[in-house]
Amino acid sequence: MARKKVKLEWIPNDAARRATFKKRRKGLLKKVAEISTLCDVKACLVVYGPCDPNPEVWPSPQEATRVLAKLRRLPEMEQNKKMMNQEGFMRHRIAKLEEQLRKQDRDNRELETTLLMNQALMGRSLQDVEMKKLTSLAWLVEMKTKEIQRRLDSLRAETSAKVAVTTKTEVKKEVEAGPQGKERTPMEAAMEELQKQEWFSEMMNSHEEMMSNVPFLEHGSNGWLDAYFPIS
Amino acid sequence: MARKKVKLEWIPNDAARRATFKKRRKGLLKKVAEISTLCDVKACLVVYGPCDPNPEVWPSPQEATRVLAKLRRLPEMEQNKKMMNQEGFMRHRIAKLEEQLRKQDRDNRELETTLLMNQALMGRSLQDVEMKKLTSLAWLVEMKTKEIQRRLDSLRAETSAKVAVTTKTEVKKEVEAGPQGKERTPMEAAMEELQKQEWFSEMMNSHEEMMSNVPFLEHGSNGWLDAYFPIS
DNA sequence: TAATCTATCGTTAGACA
DNA sequence: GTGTCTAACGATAGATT
Repeated sequence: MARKKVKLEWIPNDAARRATFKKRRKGLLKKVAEISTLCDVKACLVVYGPCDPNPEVWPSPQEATRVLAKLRRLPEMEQNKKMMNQEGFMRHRIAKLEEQLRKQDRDNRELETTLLMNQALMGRSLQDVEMKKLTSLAWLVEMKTKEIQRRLDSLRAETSAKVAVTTKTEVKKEVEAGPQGKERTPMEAAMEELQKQEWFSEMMNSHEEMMSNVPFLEHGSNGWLDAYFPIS
Repeated sequence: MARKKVKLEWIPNDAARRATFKKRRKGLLKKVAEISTLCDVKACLVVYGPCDPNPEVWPSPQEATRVLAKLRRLPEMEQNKKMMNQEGFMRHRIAKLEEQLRKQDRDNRELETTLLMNQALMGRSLQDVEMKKLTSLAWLVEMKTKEIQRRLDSLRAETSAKVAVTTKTEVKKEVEAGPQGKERTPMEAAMEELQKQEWFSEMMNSHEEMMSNVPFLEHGSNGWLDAYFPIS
C-alpha cells in the first residue's frame, strides 16, 4: 500500500477531509503544547471546525484571550475601534432576537386564535377552553366585527351614491341582509355563524357590563383591551 | 549518530532551546497553513518568542484578530471540550435575561400597585387611574383580604382554645370587631380603610358579575386572574 | 548565529474492523 | 460515524560547516 503523497490543496472528498482535519488538528494541538513546554514560550492556537461554530482552542479560552490581548496592543489600534464593543454587540444581538421572538409569539397567538375560531365554527365545544384564549378570541372577533362594519359602511355609502333613487330604508335593509351570493366572503360567513353562537354574545355582554360597572373608566376606552393585551 | 528521543520537558541548554524553538515554530506555521488549505477552515496561531516582544502570528495579525474576536464572545465558563454551541448559549442567555425581566416586571408592578394603594389610602382620587392598574390593585387587595381572613381564622381558633370558658358567640364578636389597639397592624388598618372605599366594592362586584356571566368558566376558578396575570 | 545535512522519530493517509 | 494498524511521509535533533 503505497501511501499517496498528499498535494497541498483542498480535499474534495468529504469524509477524507473531515478525517484529515481531526487528525491534523490533534497533531497541531500536541505540537503547540510541545513547543510551549520545550521552549517555555507563550502561544495559542485557534482552529474553527468546518461546521462547528465552536473552535478548538489552546491552551484555553482564557489563556488564548490573554495572549490575544497582547497581540491587539501591537498591531494597529484602528481596527479595534471599528469593531463594536463586545458587550454592545451582545446587547444588540439579544435585542434583535428578543424582537424576533416577540413578533413570532404575537403571530403564533393570532394563528392559534384564528384556529380556535375556525374550530368553534366547526362545532367545537368551548367549555374546556381557558379564559385567556377566550379573551383573545373575543378580541379577534371584535376586530373582525369592526372590519366588517367598516366594509358595510363603505358599501352603504357606495350604494346610496350609485342608486340615488333607492330610499335609505331600502338600502339599509339591503345592506343589513349582508352581501349576497358571491359577494359574501368566507370571513363574513364566519362572522355570521359566530354571532349566532350564544357564548359570543354573552362574552361580549359580560365585557360591556364590566366596563359599564366601572365608574371611573370613560366609556369607549380600550381599557379592557389594554388589560388583556398589555403592550409592555 | 543516534538521535536522542527528546523528552517532553524544558530544554536547559540555551542554544539548543533556541534552535529547537526556531525549527518547531517554522514547522508549526507550516502545519497550520496546511490544515487551513487542506480542510478549508479558519485558524490562527500566535507564538511569542522567548525574548522577542513581537510574536509570530499566522495567518496575519488582522486575520488573527478577526478569528480571535469570535472567541471572545464565548464566556469563560466553558471548558475546551464540553462547550455549548453558540446558538445554545445564546438561547440560554436570552432565556435567563427574559426570566430576569419577567421577575423584575412583576416586582415592579407589585411595588407600583402597593404605592397606588397607599396613595389611595392617603386620599388620592382614582378617577384618572387606568383600568389595568386598578385591576392589579383589586388583585392586591384581594390577596390582602384573604391574608387577613386567614389571620382572623387562626386567631379565632387560638382564642377559643385558650379561653374555653368564653362562649363561641362572644369570641366571634370579639374577633369580628378586629384586633384591638396595638394588635392592629398597619396592613389591617389599611384594609379597613380600603374596604370603606366605594370603588373597591364596585370593582369587586364587576369582577364577580363578569365571572358569573361567563357560562363556560366554573365558578371560583382563577380565570380572571390568569387573564390579567398570564404566566407565559 | 545560521544554514545544511541526514538518521531517526513522530505524524498521518489509507485501509480495515 | 469511531478506533486501530502500518508504512510512507514529513519534521527535526544533533552534527557539521
